[in-house]
Amino acid sequence: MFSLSEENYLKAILHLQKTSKSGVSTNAIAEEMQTKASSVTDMVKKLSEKDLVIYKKYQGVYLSDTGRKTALQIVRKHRLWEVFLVDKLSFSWDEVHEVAEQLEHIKSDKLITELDKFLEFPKRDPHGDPIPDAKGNFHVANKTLLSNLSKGERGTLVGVKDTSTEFLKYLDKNNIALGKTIEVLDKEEFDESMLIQTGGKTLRISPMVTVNIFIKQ
Amino acid sequence: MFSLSEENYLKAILHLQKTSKSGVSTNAIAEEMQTKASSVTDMVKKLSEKDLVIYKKYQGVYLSDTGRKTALQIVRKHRLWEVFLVDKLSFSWDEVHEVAEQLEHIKSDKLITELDKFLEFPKRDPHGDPIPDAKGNFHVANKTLLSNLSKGERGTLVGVKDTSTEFLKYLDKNNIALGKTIEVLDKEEFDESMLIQTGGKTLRISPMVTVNIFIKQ
DNA sequence: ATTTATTTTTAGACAAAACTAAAAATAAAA
DNA sequence: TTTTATTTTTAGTTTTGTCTAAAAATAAAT
Repeated sequence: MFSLSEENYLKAILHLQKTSKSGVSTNAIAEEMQTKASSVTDMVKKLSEKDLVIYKKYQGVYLSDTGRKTALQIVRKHRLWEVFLVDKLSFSWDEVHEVAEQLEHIKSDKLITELDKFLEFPKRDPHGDPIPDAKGNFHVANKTLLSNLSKGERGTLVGVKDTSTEFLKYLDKNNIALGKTIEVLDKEEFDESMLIQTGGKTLRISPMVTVNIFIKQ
Repeated sequence: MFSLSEENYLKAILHLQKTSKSGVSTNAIAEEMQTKASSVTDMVKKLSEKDLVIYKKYQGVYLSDTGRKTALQIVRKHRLWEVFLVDKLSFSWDEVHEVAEQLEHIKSDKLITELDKFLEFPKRDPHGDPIPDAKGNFHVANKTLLSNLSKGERGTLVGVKDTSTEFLKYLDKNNIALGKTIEVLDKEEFDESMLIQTGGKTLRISPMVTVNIFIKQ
C-alpha cells in the first residue's frame, strides 16, 4: 500500500502528464501540489525507488505502468465518491471536491466494488469527467444520437449531423454547445420530444433536434 | 481539527474509561492501541496541552468535556459508516470494522449530517451499539414491552415482568437472555405473535411472552 | 519498613514528509 | 561562446509520531 502523500503525488503527476508531452517538471508538480520543488525531488526519488515513476535527474518525471495504474485507481475512487455525494447525499457539484479528496484514500477493494454497484456503475462524475473502470480503462463509448438516450442518461455533445446555419443558430440560442454535458430529464412517449438539462438550463427539444445531435456517453 | 493519531487516542481513552472508574492507565492505552507506554505518555501530554484530557503524571488520564465530545463524534461517524456499509453496500457485520476505522476520520460536518439523513437516522449500528447524536447524546429510550415494537424494530432485552421460574426457564431454553438484541422480523396481526431474531436464532413467540419482556431501543 | 516488582516517565534516536538556503545543472541571452 | 537567468538538486533542519533503554515513581510483598 502507498501513503497518502505518495498517492497525492501520483495523482498530480497523472494530471500534469496529460498536458505535457515530455516529462513532468519538478516545478510543475510543486506548483500543482502547493509545495516546494525540493520536497518534490525527495518524493520523486522515493517513488522512483518503488518503481512508480521513471526519473532521471534534471530530466523530469514519467509515470511507470504501475504508477499510472495506481493513479487511475485513485481517480476512480475520487469520482465514484463524487457521484455518491451528489446522487445520494444531495451535495451540489461544487461542494464535493474537498470531501472526495479525503475519501479517495480509503483502502478497501470491496468498498469500491460495492460502491460502484450501489451507484449502478456510473460512467461519469458529476462534472462529466469519465470514471476509469477497475482495470484503469475508460469506457469510451462510440458516439450515438441524442435521440437514442433514455430518461436519466447523459453524455457529452461531440458533434451534429445537420450542419445548416439554421440548426447551429438554434443550438446557439438555446445554449447547446460542443463539449457540453446533456442530461435527459424526461422523454415524452407520444412525440419523442425530450426534456434536457444542459449548461444549467432545462428545456424541451423536439425529435427534429434530437436526431441531429451526436453524443458520447 | 485533530490528527488521525490524536483521534484514535481519544477514542481508545473513551472506550477504556467506561470500564474503569478511576483514570485510564498509560499501559491500558498502550495495550488497547497496540503501541508502547512511552508513546502513550508523549501523546497524552500533547492531548493535555490541547485540553482534550486531564492528566497528572503517574495519575492516569481522564477525558475533558471537549475530549469526550470529540471522541463521541468519532464513535458517531464510525457507527454511521458501519450502518452504511451493511445496509447499502451489503457488507456483513464482521467485515465493516476495518473500513469504518478509516472512514471515521473523514472531516466534513455536512457529510455526516447528510449520511445520517440518508440512512434515516439510525439509532444503533449493525452490532446493536447505540449511535450518539450530533451533540454526543445517546438516544436513551425508556424501556417498553417487546409487544409494543413493530415489525423491523429492535432493542436490547433489559428486564422481564414475569419473574417466575417457568418463564425464565422458557427464555433460557430459547436462548433469550438479558443484554441480547432482539429484532422483530414479523408480527402476526391475528394473534399478536412475533417472529423474532436473537442470538443468531429465529423463533416465533406468543403474546404471553412478548408482554413480559422489557426492551430498550 | 525495607526490598522487590511493576508501572510510568524521561532521554535520545529514527522515519516520513516537509522546509530553507546554498550549490549544481540546464536553458536562455548577449 | 561566454554570461546570465532559471530550474533542479543537495545538505542540513523541523515536526509528528513512534521506538528502545534507562531512570524514577508507585505498588506489592516480605
